[in-house]
Amino acid sequence: MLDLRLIREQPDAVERALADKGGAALIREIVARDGERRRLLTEVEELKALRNRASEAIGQAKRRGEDATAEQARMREVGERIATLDGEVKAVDEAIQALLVQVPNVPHPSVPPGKSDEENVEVRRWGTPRAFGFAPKPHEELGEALGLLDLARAVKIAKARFAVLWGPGARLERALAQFMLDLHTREHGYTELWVPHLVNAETMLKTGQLPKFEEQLFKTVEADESRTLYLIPTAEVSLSALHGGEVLPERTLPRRYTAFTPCYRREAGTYGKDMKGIYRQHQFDKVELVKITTPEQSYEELESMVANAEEVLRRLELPYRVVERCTGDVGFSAAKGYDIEVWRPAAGKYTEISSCSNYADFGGRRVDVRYKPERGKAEHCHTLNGSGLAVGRSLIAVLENYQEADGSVTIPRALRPYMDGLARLTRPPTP
RNA sequence: GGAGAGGUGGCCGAGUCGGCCGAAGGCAGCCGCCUGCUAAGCGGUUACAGGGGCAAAACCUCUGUCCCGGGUUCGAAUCCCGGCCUCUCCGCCA
Repeated sequence: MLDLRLIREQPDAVERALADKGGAALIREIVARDGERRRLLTEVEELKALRNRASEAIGQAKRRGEDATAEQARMREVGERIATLDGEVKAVDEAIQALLVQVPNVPHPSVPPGKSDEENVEVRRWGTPRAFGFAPKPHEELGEALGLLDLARAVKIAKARFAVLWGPGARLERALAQFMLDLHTREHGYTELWVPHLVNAETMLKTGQLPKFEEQLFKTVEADESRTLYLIPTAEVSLSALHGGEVLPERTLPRRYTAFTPCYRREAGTYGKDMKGIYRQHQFDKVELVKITTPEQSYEELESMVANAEEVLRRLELPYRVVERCTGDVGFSAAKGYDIEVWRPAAGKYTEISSCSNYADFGGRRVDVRYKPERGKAEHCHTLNGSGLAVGRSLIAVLENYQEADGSVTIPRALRPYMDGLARLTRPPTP
């Protein structure tokens, strides 16, 4: 969430910045509520000061053996007034909080203006889409023909939007994940973490998943509802909540974390969309990247994070492009963000395979992660996250870009060490 | 699942017939002095958040915070109720 002080001191600037993103309408009300809160605080705190002084005096009088019943009665009334005002302060606090969590992050000045994803800006392209001497097939056809992908049985044991991978298909999924983790930990300076896949409601609140995206989350059913656990929709949830409430020494920043986890999403409201293949699934694997930085570091760390994700595609020799999101399309929590889109020959277009964002202090404030400079007061960290990459979508890209005329698929060179040297996936012999 | 113990400042740890406790003492850190050498001594100092004063910083002042929430009271770290968490033992278990 945004800093209440920023809204209080520069409401007009915040409103302007949110023009494309939405949420500007909330600013005026927050300012009004904030004024109300401070009036109440002044009043109640003066009464508390009065009560504290009087109680002190009553104590002394009693020790001297004097009667203080009159003063006690007077303070009882003051106490009642305080209780009333405390209740009002609490109510206003909650109202402000409820408004504040609805306000999106302010885009960085460098973000290109625009209303929707149509105005996103292509930043660069890498690689040249291969010229096929035949009509390239979509991954689901290739996968099923090669006996790697079994959607029918996944539907039988679960439901639509689930998949079963067989033999070399399952191995390829694991190879991709391990290749990515090795790259990020060995060459890009990330520390690998293994984290809970089920987290509590507080974690979901602090990472902005609740209440807004409740309908997108799978959750457990508990006799005591307050103990409900939620399946993570991304490892970002676990990784970014990790240091909640902590103050990190500045010299330990930036922190660079990566984790491989499954991700679970209900995909409510996407009926009929991307139903073919495994592009949009209820369960998919992802190697996530998260950084915690100082405010000075965060924008260059965003650039390097994007480069880290790109490097996966370069080593896999998959053509891609990088797109910067415009002010109207940059995520709710993000100050700036890029999407990486990989080439899909069958579809003849680039589709999203990674998204990297700088949440700036917005995320650090929400989960309450701060850092302590050598000199000076603790401040909220900047947090960043990105996919490095979505594994299932990487599998799609490999199958589609590396397919041959006979329906076989070449294994990218970078993955062969993870596939026991296997160079090619071929049609299994007919039984 | 059963039984018991406990949650106090960066750490350890006092504090339970309610007030003089934001909290003794120790450790650690910082500043200074002294001394002199593989370290000690002396003095001072060191929490966080919010409000007000101030253009702002410094600073001053007020409020809150001794796991969380509620209650009793003029007043609660201290009493009462509820919750959360941690630890130990038993049972079960990959």
